[in-house]
Amino acid sequence: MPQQTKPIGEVPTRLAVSTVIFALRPDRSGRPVLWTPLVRRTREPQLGLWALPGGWLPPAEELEAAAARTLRLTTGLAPTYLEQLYTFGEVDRSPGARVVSVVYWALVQSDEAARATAGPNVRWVPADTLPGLAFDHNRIIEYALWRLRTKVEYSQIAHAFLGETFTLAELREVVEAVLQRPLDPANFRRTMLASGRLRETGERLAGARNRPPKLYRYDSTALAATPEPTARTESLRERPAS
Amino acid sequence: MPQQTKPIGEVPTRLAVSTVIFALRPDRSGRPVLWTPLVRRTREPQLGLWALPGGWLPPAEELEAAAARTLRLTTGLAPTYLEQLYTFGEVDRSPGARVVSVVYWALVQSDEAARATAGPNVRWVPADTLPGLAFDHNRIIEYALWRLRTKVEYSQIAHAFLGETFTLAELREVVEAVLQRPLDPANFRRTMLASGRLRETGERLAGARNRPPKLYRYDSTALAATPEPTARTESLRERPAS
DNA sequence: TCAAAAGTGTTGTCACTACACCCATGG
DNA sequence: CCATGGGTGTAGTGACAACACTTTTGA
Repeated sequence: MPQQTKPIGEVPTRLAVSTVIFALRPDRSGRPVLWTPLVRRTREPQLGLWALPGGWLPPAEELEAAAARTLRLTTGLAPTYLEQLYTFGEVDRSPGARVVSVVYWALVQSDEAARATAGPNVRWVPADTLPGLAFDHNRIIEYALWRLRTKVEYSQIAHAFLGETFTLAELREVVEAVLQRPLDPANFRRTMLASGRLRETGERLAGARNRPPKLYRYDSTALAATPEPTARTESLRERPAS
Repeated sequence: MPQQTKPIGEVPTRLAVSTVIFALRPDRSGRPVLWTPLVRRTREPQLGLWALPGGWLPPAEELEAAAARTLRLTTGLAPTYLEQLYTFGEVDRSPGARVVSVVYWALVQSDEAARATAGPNVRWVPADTLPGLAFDHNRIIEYALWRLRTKVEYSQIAHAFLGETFTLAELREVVEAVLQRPLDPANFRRTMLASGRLRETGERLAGARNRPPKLYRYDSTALAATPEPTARTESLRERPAS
């Protein structure tokens, strides 16, 4: 907020919004792993390198809306989870200009991600084996990955990778893919149910040659211990992807 | 990062850095409570209202350095803890212009805060009973308070309010003041020592009419479980305040 | 009837709480 | 010698890990 006023220089600091997007996709062995979409830079600096989707902040657009828009432009998807990650502003992070980037991170549904747009300038890569990216974007994605993994441990965000309803095995498979470690099905079940945020739909998922598991739905209205003040409680799901 | 390029409008978005500063000061009953310094706005908009210390981001200054500088300008102090809080950028948060504020939060030593500069345009207020502030600064301080309180529960930051060495009773008094709830001295002692981040100095604090307690020093080099990737491990203490 | 996964029971460990109790010092 | 905090011992509780076990389905 304006406390001391300085004239804006000829080369002002510019403000960008970027988004780290995560989805689960099966690797060659069929097990789901984290993937993230990148865009190819079509102008200097760093022309031709792969980078995070993003762009300059339009003066009349909210930060989160800008993040959701670039996400939609690059993937054709609407996020099921979207949260501010961090603001990166090192003086020398972009050659030639001072760029401050407000970075968001997002989760999108895995089945939607499968039919996401891809083209010569959009490429999905495994989040754990990144190529060399433009600017400081490797570091940013690594930080977002760390945040996703720590948050999955204490929070209920794994459901954002799934559809409206899901079985506990599906949910566990998601968490295992994010944490890269197997979990005890019995204990996972109890921990999830004890959280009070899952509601039975009354349905079961038949068809497999085993006992049909119950289908659950995530209940965002259930009492949270202490939600973060910056978190929205409304679902992002209902937004039209238009 | 430049992905799509838009011409900078006549009224560009401006980037500010603000800092929420916390120190412990005794209230009238002598018990320490959280205080935060505010500055009076000397120009429109919101002229005359109290606001967070901050200012426009100089093009050649790091975000964190800008936060430390405004902190030094308003309090004359160097922070013992400084961390990015959040970036607030709602389109309508500042009347007349689009202002995006990267907000930091800081802790300063309580005894230094006692002799901090204050004047007609700088005022310290109890952090829990704020007056009506300019812009969205009430909300920002409340979020910083929430972050301080949650972080004190799982992290070792309380020592940042104290000097180089301290007793466990002093440290506990700090945590009690932040959390606004008494703690069991025996359990607090064990939890702190089990963290592995306190080192005995070998000294004791004599003079009181009780058994002299040991003095401890915070050890930032001790193995942390998993430090946040954005956190610096070096101490902020050593920096000259000049 | 069998493979496979759903779902339940049981035990051990560990962190944390509550609180009784002993220790060392200055007055 | 006693008030005052420093510091230790110990039992209870609740969350979680490990793993044996029963249940229910499709083939």
